[in-house]
Amino acid sequence: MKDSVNVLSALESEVVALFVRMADLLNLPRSVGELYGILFIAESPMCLDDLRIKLNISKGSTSQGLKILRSFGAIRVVYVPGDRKDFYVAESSLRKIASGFANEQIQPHLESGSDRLERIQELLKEEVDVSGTLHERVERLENWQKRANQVLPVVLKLIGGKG
Amino acid sequence: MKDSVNVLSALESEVVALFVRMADLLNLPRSVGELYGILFIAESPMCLDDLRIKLNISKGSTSQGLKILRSFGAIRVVYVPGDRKDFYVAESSLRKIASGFANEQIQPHLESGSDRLERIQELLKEEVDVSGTLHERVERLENWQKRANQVLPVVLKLIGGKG
DNA sequence: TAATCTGTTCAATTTAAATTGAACACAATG
DNA sequence: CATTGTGTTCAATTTAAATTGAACAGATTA
Repeated sequence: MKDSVNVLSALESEVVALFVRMADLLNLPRSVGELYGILFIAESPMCLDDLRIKLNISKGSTSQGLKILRSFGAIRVVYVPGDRKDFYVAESSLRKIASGFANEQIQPHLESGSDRLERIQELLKEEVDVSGTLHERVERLENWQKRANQVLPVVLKLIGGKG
Repeated sequence: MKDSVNVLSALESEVVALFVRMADLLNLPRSVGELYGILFIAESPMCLDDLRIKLNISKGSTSQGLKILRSFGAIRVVYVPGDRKDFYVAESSLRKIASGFANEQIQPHLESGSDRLERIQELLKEEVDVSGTLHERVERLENWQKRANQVLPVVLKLIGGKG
């Protein structure tokens, strides 16, 4: 197949648009949404070049985007006999995707938040705080953090019902 | 008070940094995180100019940022006798902030997602789909959407425990 | 009425992030 | 060995988003 123009079908366009919007919501590059959208609706595994041509994006973006999708398990590499290219399919288990995303993209933020909160608690000791306002605020922060940490596991449990 | 430089204390800096990071996670402009951070740790209500000077940002950004924070109830306007400026305090109820955020910033995305899914279902009818792959994929999409819609209420319930 | 105060708007600018494409590394093939 | 195929990396570029600041609108005061 040549690098010829390959217009997306109406259905493909809509699916891609759906995942592009989702990527935006999740703070991921648009190209990541495009790639996942195509793989999601694809009838068969696709390789880097298939995707690059289909979406009319650069090799660099395609490679980077696939790397991101692999990093949280949204796609899987499948072996295609007689071809040494890597072929990809969309992971179909929402549970796996969600937990991968949570572990790779959310957890680090929560952890660095914890670190920072500890530093805040240290700094609070050095403050004069006659009214107690600052203590109250930092306690509120601790409370919020505790709740935030409870959310993720529940979301995963909820999302990961069966498939 | 003049527009003189007003360096943040170490505590303030850390709190601001915490909320800047959170703003980033939530796809909000950095300035929104800064504004909320300062109001969160502030001993007393502050007006637009107080915040602008403290953070050393422009009037436009300050105005826009406060508008965004008001839009989902993360801050409240308080009346200060003898002053016709608007003064702000950080809302202290996580429940209120979270539900405001969910309603204003998340819900619209979920709704437009629903719309798009309907359109996808329509388009599917026009496709030839002997293998049934496309049907399977669109059904998966419906299933995912159903689950996504279940998540938000539970998160709000979980987060909104008491305060 | 004019002068001042407060906050908003928006075109121009700056900044940060995504994308490109050429150079590269490595493996497989002839 | 050289050549071809495949994918990655990264400096330069493009794009999108946030920020700035001047102009503006409305409200208040003199």
